[in-house]
Amino acid sequence: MSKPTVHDIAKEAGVSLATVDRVLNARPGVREKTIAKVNAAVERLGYVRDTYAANLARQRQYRFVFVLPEGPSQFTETLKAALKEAYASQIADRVVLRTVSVPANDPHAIVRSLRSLDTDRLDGVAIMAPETPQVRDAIARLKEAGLAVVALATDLPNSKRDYFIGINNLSAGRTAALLMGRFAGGRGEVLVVTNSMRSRDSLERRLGFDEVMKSDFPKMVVLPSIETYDDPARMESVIADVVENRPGVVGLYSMGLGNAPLLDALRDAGRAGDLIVIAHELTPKTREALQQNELAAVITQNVGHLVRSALRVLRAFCDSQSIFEAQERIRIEIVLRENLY
Amino acid sequence: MSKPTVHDIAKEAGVSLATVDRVLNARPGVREKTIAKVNAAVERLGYVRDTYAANLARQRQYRFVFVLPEGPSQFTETLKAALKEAYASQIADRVVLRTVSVPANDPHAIVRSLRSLDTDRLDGVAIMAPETPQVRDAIARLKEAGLAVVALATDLPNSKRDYFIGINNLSAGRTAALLMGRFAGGRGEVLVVTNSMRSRDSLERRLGFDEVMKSDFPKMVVLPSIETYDDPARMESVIADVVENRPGVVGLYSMGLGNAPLLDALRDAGRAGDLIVIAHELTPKTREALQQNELAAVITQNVGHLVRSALRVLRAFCDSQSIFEAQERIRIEIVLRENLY
DNA sequence: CTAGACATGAGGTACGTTCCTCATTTACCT
DNA sequence: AGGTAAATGAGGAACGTACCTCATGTCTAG
Repeated sequence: MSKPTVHDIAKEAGVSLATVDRVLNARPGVREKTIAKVNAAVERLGYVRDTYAANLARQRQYRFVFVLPEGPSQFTETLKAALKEAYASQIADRVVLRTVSVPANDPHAIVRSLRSLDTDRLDGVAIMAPETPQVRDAIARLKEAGLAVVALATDLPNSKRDYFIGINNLSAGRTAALLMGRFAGGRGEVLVVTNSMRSRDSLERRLGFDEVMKSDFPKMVVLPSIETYDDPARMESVIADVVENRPGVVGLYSMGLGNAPLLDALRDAGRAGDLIVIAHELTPKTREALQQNELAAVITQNVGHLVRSALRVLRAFCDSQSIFEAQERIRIEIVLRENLY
Repeated sequence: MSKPTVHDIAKEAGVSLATVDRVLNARPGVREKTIAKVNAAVERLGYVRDTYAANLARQRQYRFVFVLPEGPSQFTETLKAALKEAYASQIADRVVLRTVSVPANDPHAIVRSLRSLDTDRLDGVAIMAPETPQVRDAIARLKEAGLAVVALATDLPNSKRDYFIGINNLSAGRTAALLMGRFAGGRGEVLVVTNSMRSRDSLERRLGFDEVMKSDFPKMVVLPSIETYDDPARMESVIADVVENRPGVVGLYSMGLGNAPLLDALRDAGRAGDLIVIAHELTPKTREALQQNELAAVITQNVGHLVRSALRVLRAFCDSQSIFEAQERIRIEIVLRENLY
């Protein structure tokens, strides 16, 4: 009653083990008719290849590199932790992992890093970096060398990357708007802050945010995006301005990084818990702010999923297997005080 | 540079393969000193046992049964689909699965089913059933037979089950209340419907809902739970009553099954999209209702996770390994029109 | 000093699959 | 019919681990 093996298939199809092997691994030199016989037997017995035994025999190794932005961003930290965790578990079966840190905002350094990868000793690369022409070229080079390449968390849509692992930022922005509109009762002004509108992520989130605001909450006013350039002082002054000169502002949408200074500034201004604040990425900081009612909602993606999905997808591309889209779709998670896990 | 094997350990420790094997598998007949030598070598080389090769050699099989409520509930259907999918993928490595359907509301039938399981040919059971003394006894019997037992989706806290895989329904109710309160702007009456308050899930959700309503939205009025006993006609009359006699009702919280008749009734009464309706479980029906703005939010759990987690946990208990709690915690997901995946 | 218990070594087979070689059969072309 | 290429069969080694047997080495108690 146990699982059928290749031997069972051979018997069932009335052919030899060698032929079954040839068919299963799409090796040449088998007649159509024989292929059909074997496939019929596979079908009849419900044979499923034991991938682990197969990889064992094949001595398969997947050598992957994760190229991540350096610097002590909380998102990157959790990502690295998730990577370490996945590596320790059976998910990273036969995977040899390495991470490379690159300065987030230096395209040349990123490209230098990508170029320095030894493509002969590598099977796949996961990249989290802003898209520039140079990065696109570097990715094209990796693809030419036959590597699997996925974009991680932030997409590189115009590059030759095989796949994007991350959330749809347009939808994320739309989700934020829907929450904001409903929480605010469809009235009032909303301030949008980000560290930089030059990032594709921020642009897309803003676009989605505006779409839903316009269609679902036409009475609300969305103010122009304010960029803080990772500068706490600037954040402080933005908040101060809102508190003093903008009594109509009911909500605040933080599209990018820099939630810590935002929350600090709000607390200093005595407006924490007063404005409806929606931010991205669940971190220790935002988690605490949710608990304190200083954040109304956090929109996030599960970093563990992100990493596991990247590993699965890279593997699938290495084996030129198809991927199960539904499983790899990273969900846009809404976190409130009560479902903080 | 590749991963060290048992052979490497043997060489490094200066002992034979047999001794390494004895140490790694905690077999008797090895001196403390030798054990220490081997462990030191393991440490030094960073050896990690290849569990797949090990399971292959060991001919390990995990024979699990999923006991699920019968009947064409959409939740059960998606659960079965997820099971089938997990079975086809590598997640169910060396797992032999069977599902058993039992009448959801017949404790005797459930117990009969559990008693008829051949405990000699079984390693673990996942059960989704309401808790009764008889069910508790049946579970105790399974545990005595040495099986791993997990409660699935609905907990059996007073039984001897090893683990519960599912969401915390108190938190789910609290989350619903927070959403409801914020969407409604903290004012108005809320109707709570469920098919039956006899289920623990409904009770807990209601409890959580009331807690947050009282603490965070004291001006809102939560009406007594209405039970519809899976009766569409009764649902119809409840909705009709609200529409005609309860102008103060702004929101509706559907705690249990039966979303389809609820939505139909609302549509018939011309109130779809008018009331703030929050329901549980993402199904094709609720998905469509979200898109149509007939549902404000759906609180759900990812059934794929549920199944995969159950498999992992059952396996861990069979091998008396520890489980990684964080990975097994099933998240309370909030789904709006815009993050419908 | 030696019997007996205990500790260790050596070597084999197996798991399901891949991949290799070499021999044999089959089909097709002239 | 013969020649040739293509298709198939038979068998074995290997991957990393488990588990078995049998032989040998070492220690300790009497």
